[in-house]
Amino acid sequence: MATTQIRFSAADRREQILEVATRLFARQGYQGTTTKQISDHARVNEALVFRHFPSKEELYWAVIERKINSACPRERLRENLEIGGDDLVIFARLAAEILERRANDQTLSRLLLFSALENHRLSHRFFRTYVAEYYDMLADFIRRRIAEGRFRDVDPLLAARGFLGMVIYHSWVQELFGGRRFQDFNVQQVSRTLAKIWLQGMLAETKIAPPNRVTKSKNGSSRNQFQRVGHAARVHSD
Amino acid sequence: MATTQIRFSAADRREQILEVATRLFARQGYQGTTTKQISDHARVNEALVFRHFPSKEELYWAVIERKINSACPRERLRENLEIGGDDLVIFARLAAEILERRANDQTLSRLLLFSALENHRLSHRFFRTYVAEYYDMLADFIRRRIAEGRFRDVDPLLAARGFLGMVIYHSWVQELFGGRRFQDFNVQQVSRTLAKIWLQGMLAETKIAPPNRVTKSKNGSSRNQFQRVGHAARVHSD
DNA sequence: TTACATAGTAAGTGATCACTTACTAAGCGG
DNA sequence: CCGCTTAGTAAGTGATCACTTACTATGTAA
Repeated sequence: MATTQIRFSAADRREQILEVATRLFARQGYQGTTTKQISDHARVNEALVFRHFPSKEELYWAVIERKINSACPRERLRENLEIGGDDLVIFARLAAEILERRANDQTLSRLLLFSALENHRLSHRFFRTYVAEYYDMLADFIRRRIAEGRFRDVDPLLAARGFLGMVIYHSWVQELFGGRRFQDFNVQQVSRTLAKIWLQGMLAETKIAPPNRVTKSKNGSSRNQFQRVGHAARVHSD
Repeated sequence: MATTQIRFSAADRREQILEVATRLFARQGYQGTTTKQISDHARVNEALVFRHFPSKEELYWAVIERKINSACPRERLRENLEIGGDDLVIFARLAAEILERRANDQTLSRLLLFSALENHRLSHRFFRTYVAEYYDMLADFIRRRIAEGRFRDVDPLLAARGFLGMVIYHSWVQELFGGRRFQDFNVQQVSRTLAKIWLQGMLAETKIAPPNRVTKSKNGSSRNQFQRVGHAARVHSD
């Protein structure tokens, strides 16, 4: 009776619904989340959800749009690369940032994975704005190192994906399957170790290393194997 | 009606339903797949599905069980490690096998991902039998190499995850977001490149490099940024 | 206090969900 | 041919899905 009912402004309510929906979509996926669940968690009538968003799918899109805009990984990557320092420090810092961010907020990666799995069509834009440009940027950095002769001559995009694969896959395994089995992994230690492995693997073996030659005397057949893998690795533009 | 109606045996029908369900669950997830869809694709009445499987969830479990039993990655890994050869050959072959298997059959990885995302509880067993033991086996191999002094002294499980991360993440990006954009990545080249990066990153930098000789004796100066990491003196620290 | 725009709700809509009941029809040994 | 098991179906069940309609409650400007 005396419950002081608070009326949200439309903008506030919309934001609250978005927050709730983000949590639920990330946890259960699009198909696994009902609009009733969302309205219940937001403590409003289900109809109110449809006043703010014309359909469940539009709400889903708004959730994804909001996530994309809130965290801009490219800016962070750019800063990270521009701070500079030893390459090992750069890549370890990069890895640590990814691992920490994901440890603190699993919603983004879960949203991304769910959208990719559930609906190929919907996920493309998400991927493009969120992942592809990140790759391109890191690949550019690697390409410069290769041009300087400090990195071996491998496909920069593939190398970038290799590095991010180590890190992101690790965090995925942690959050998807991990539980307590792997919990004793320390972020700093993991990022340093992975960065070290990858970086040592990328370093040119000699100062004057001819790009396409690999000093590997044992087996002649493995010559020439590391030339660039298909130029083509352009990431976007359908 | 001259339609020669074929009556399946119970076992055959069960198997057919399992096949259809596997495809659909892998494509759309558990929540995204309806029992009506399954029965339609199997061209039977929906009730027949429930004659063979008591519930949708039981059917889902049977699908996963069947997938686990059909492909046993651990056996392949064991064979792969036992065939031997140069380490680079071993790891490149490992990577190639993973990439090829996934390119040919996305259902397993999609089932695994979906189950991990949709239902944490259900996925643990899937993960344990399918992924965890694979890790342990590869980690054991790496541990031996470390003991021999051929690999640097890093956490073997983390190193294993790093390698598989490169490879599996690559294939995930391919199949989840890639579409036709990345098709020009050649499996052989990708696997060799990634294996080479990882392996060079793992190799101990001692000059007494035994049987598997990837000697980089020419010039050590490009390694100065690594000084804290990989020297032979550090072999038994941790 | 009234007027009004709007935040919020109660109670639906038909469609579809997982699942069941009651039945028919095919095969097969005799 | 019969008798019996069993593959397969028609037609439901209540619950829940996304979404709507018609209404009430509330803050605010006059």
